[in-house]
Amino acid sequence: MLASQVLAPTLRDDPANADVVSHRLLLRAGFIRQLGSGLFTWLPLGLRVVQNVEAIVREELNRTGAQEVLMPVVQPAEIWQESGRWDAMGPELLRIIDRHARDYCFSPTHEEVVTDVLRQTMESYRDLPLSVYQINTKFRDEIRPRFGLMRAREFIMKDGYSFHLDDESLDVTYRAMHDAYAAILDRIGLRYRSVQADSGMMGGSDSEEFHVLADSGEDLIAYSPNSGYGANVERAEALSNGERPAPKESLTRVETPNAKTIEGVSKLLGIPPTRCVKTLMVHGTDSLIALILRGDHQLNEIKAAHLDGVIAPLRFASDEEISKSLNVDPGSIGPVELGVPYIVDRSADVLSDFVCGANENGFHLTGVNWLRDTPQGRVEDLRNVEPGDQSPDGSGPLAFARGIEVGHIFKLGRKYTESMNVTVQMPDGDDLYPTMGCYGLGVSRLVAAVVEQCHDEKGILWPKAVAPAMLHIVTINQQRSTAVEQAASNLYIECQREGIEVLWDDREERPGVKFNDAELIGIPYRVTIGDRGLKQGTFEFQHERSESIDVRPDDVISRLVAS
RNA sequence: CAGGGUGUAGCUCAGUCUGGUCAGAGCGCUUGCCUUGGGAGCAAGAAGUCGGGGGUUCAAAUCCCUCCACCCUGACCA
Repeated sequence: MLASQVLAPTLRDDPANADVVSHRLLLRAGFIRQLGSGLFTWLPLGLRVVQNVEAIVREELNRTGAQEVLMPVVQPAEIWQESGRWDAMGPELLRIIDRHARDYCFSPTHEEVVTDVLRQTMESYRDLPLSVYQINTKFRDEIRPRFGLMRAREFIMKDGYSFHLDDESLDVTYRAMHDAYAAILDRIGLRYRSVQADSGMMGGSDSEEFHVLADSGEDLIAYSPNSGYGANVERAEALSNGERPAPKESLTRVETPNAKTIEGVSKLLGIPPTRCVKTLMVHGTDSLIALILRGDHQLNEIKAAHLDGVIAPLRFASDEEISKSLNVDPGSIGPVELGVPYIVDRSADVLSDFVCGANENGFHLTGVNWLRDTPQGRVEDLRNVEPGDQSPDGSGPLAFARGIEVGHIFKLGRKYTESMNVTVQMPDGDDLYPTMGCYGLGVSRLVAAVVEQCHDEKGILWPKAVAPAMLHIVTINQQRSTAVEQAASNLYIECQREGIEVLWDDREERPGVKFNDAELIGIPYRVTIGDRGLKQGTFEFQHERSESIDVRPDDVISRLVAS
């Protein structure tokens, strides 16, 4: 590539409206341009990175025995109605109407289509297991696209689907996908963790997410440094903190005027929040339900929404609803003689002599004890894990990190094969609904994640595996020195012969401009060719941001090949 | 969708409160000269329906109404 010809418009200033590192640097370095909210054009350098990532993904996926296919992105409503997701997906599904007034959507994911293909082609148990994947554009009408490529509406995704006769077979492919994802991220050279996850709208049982570690990540993950345990905090199991001590205090009603928060109550009574209990009111299937947590703990809304009797997604009761059904205002609620069912978090359950609302405005109770003063209630895991918590696998305290979710693998079960009536005939003549797995990997998000993890204050530092080129040739005064021009041209041709991708900055720019752009763009190796070095018969050779060394022109290729 | 912010030249922004030499700057771009190892200098130049529409006024980038777009905080997810 010649810099004078390639469309790589670098920007001197940081673009407005791009706070996130990857968004800012990809824009500045001329890799992408933005069309609208969550809509991006990949310019030549950016597209190369995308294609490099795709090549690695293909290799590792093919290695698992998965077969590449390509499915339509515009899909008729019928198959979505069949699976039930035409309604279930809600406004995230971008719906379109064709000239005959027929309903279509721009696909956010391809379970329906792949299932439809399978039912047309699959007849016998002999056809299974089958694993297919594609790399394709997805569209999700996100409530709020943000962070540039990290949460775009239109994005590139590798999505794979597998079909099996039984759970053991699904297990084999699921593990293979897990290993393939790990291999992909290893090859790119990223720091990442795979963690247990909530399966969200996909349904199904097991699911694991792959997170690229970065402070800008949207997700918080908890992991044990001493074992393989890791989980999204949405999902990480919170243990109770120890055993419940025996009651010592007697139940006392105290006046707490104007103390409506845990902080206010604990300050007023001189009791730490860890000895208080908070009572949150949510909608249940039959009535309001109280969720009871230790004062300093955070409710995990996803865990709560999964509980029987609780409406999903979680809906908090309004102040009016609370006052109406409990005859007490929020801020003075507690489990003692509450009048509606309550669910107690494990860590609240092991408290004794605690403080809670008295269900009377302006009053709290101290010295409250389960069983003695109020029924123990149903005990569940309701809270977020936090620093200091023990890993649920008993391997010691949890550590926390922020992550960018780039991949998610699911065991789906028979949800789609049953709803869309896909069967194969078994040896005994009976029909069987295959079980299914699905495996997503966000290719364009992965590119952003690479930048989030691989950059410094000057620009991007592409890992070799995905860099838009291996070598950046920077010529000094090329337009006035035929020696420089000739030396660069020779190296450029030699690289092409060796199959080394190279970007030659042949523009008529001053050296400072070229150096700054080179650092922004972040190609791993840089060779600077100027008359100064040429007098000694050397080029300057530089890896990433390291000090440059003088090398003989003949050595450049061998160094690159060796790297 | 709720809350907050922004919209003026290709890019980054000033000007808006207090209406009237306010159509501006820097960078970039074009031409010429000069310079050539870390975003040079000089000179000349091109470039904007001031997000759109409506209104108030003798007069609107500036005040009012309305719509739109983009960004940030929350629910969603690869």
